[in-house]
Amino acid sequence: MYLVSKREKQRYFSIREMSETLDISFHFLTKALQPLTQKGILVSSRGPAGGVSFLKAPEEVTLMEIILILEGEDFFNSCMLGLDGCGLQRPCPVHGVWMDIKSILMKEFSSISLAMIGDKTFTQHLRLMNV
Amino acid sequence: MYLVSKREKQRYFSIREMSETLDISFHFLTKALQPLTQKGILVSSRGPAGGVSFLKAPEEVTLMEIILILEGEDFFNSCMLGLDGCGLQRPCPVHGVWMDIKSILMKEFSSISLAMIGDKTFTQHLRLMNV
DNA sequence: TTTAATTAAGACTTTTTTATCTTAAATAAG
DNA sequence: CTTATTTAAGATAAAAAAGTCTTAATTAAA
Ligand code: FES
Ligand code: FES
Repeated sequence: MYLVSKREKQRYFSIREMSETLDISFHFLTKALQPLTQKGILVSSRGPAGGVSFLKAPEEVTLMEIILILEGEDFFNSCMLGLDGCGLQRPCPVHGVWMDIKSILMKEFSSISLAMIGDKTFTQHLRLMNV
Repeated sequence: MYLVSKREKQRYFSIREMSETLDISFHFLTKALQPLTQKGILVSSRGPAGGVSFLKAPEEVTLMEIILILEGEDFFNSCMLGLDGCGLQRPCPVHGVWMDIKSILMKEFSSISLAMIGDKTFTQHLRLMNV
């Protein structure tokens, strides 16, 4: 959301500055952003005037993508009870329930872009931190 | 599900036996069942011929109840981003999304009883374990 | 070309969660 | 009443996750 608000293309935003603005540990934030960079959502640059910036336009990045990157690509493929393998071959008792809910969740998360949330965040002054 | 299958009322089922049937550590299973007993879903008896049994009929126990007991009573009241307090006073960027999804999840989980799942489990031979 | 600034990567530490073990309490049967 | 059996509760241990720190690599600017 912080980055979405900085709608300038073609420039990097310092993680240090972001961490101070959001009151998040610098090292923690750096680690948190790494998978997004690795998966091509962001692009980073080291050295002076370095930082991170969107590679994909936030209009094109869905919540679904972010969830899969942060929670693991098979977040929606695993058994709700934690059993090995989730599928019709050997369904567990809640498999049907989970499939129903899963499709709703995936549809919802896939329909929302970072830009959509970002816009709302800044027009409605939604909070990004506790204090 | 194991207990639901034992549709005899008025009798206790040994946790030891259950743990062997399901190939779950006895101590682990005992601990897992304790909150259900404490919250009045099950009733237990110590001593010879002791064990656990349903106190509430499985027809009257919803998945929602089980989730709240096992995951904590405010599982559906906390902020999706982990911020302190979730509510309209100080909503976070995904608050709206979360409220929408939450109501769907709660409705779904509240509409399903243990008996419903249990019946399906045993008519369709659904699995309760990995091997 | 050197230096300062900045992220990346991996090691390390701390915290939290999960699992196990030990002891206590309860109950039925002999 | 005593003993064997069984769950409860709490302590301990192990594993996993989260967070921090150190060092390396990259880059722009002087
Ligand atoms: S097998 Fe358990 S949710 Fe699919
Ligand atoms: S404030 Fe974050 S989900 Fe409600």
